[in-house]
Amino acid sequence: MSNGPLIVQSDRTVLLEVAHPDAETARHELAIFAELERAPEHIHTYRITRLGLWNARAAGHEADDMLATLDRWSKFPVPPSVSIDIRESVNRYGRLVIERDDEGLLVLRSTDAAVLAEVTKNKPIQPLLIGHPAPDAYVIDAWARGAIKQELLKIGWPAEDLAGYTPGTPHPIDLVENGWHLRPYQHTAVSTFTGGGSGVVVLPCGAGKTLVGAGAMAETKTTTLILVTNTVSARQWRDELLRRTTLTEEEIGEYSGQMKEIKPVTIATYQILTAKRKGQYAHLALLDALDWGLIVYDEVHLLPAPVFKLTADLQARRRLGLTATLVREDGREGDVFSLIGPKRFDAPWKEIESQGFISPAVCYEVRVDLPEGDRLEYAASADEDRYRLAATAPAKISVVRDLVARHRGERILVIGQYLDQIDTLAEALDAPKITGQTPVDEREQLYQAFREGSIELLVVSKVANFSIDLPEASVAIQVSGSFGSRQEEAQRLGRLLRPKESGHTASFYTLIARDTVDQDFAQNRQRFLAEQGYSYTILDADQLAAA
DNA sequence: GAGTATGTAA
DNA sequence: TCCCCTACATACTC
Repeated sequence: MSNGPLIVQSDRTVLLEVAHPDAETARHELAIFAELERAPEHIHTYRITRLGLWNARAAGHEADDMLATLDRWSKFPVPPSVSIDIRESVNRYGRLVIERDDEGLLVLRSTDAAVLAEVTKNKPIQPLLIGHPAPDAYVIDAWARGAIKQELLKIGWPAEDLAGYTPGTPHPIDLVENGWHLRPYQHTAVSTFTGGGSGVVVLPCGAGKTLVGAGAMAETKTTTLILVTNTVSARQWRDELLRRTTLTEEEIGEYSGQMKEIKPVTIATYQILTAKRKGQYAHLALLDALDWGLIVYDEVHLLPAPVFKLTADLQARRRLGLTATLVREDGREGDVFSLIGPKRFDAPWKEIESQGFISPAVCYEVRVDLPEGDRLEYAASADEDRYRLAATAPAKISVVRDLVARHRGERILVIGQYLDQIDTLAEALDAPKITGQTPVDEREQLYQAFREGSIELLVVSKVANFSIDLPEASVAIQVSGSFGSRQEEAQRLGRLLRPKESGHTASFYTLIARDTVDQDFAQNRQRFLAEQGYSYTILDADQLAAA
């Protein structure tokens, strides 16, 4: 404790001085248990939340480690109230345990009689308990394993679930490591997951989440249901599994709108699980179609709310969540924690980057002025028109032109959200464009040409968010985004983070109209990136033109 | 059936 | 606040 980069405040927020020489090291240690809340230029704000502490605890970090981090990097003494609070919160995890008794019944057990008395008195929890065979144990209704974990988390006493899992139907699966191997961090992720049985692995885009899934499958060797966000991702999983494991085409099925195959390894979309007919979930049978021993949730931060409900009933099956971020826009992180499982592994992006597995990226925010006439119109506009006016500021076109010129020779993506803006840009830059209206085969052709390099500049709409990988892109220019969704930001940056042969540093530009809602939304977006250790540099459009 | 067009949900 | 995109279901054509 002396002149460190952190200030720990008694309201459980932690300020990080970005320019401090130890800032990056401190940030990595802090990010284990604190969440980034605001990331303006000089001082970043982290918040220590219970959920963050419990996730850290479940990943094997002790309260002493966390307190040591704060003490080591703090400029002033850590307020005693915060230290005490952290210790108490961390120690709340694991005080309650869900396990099987000798007869195979599901029981809630605690050596702490007071805690047990408190939680079992709770209104929503009481009806889930159907017996009290011993002073330290209550029998839980067999179907309520998920529900009780949700309720316990809500009242601040998360239970550690040690009740085990159904083995599922065994199925031989092995990795085929010919000429490649799981990377060390992937190995660690797989083994911590299989040790814990259920939980979430957090890895940045491009760090090989699919291989962690494949590794987990090769460890558990059982029939597996893989849930993904869209059909493109389903195909990618399928191809990757065929390439990296002993699984053959006959053993991998796709269960989607187009195909309804059920095989020992089945890949399904979230959408099909949530599809309803006559008010009933139409494809629930999929969840019991085979005796799944493992369920993989790809992009668990995008899990639709109804799937949580279904997952509450699947607590006896092993669950692996994969994601680049645990942050959800809807605040259901707690459901991920109690229903999928706690975080088992988390690799900071910067660390993987420094090991050379994904290429480094630099982020810039470029501020442009609205023209005088538009400023008046902006001021007079209703809120709903303002965003569009700011996002489509004409000055952005010349900035894009400058940036494109500056990165000549690299593969460049220009990303926008409004179709007419995309039309204008494509025309101004004389570049091909891809929108939702572009027919699928034309899209494929353009993507292919971009990958091969015969096209170096592509203007795209939101299609690019969820569709195919464009690993060759090393520059992205975001002209307009939507309402500051961090997910979207992550997706877009993820496009640039694949390891590249060229060794180019990837650049990510966000164009912002000064003094508008545009700027407010942008701040929200930055947050996510700063959390992963990226710095945002703010540039002025005029400076840029001069440089 | 396979392929296409249209509507709906999130 | 709306815009954009995707996936699914259904109805229709050949």
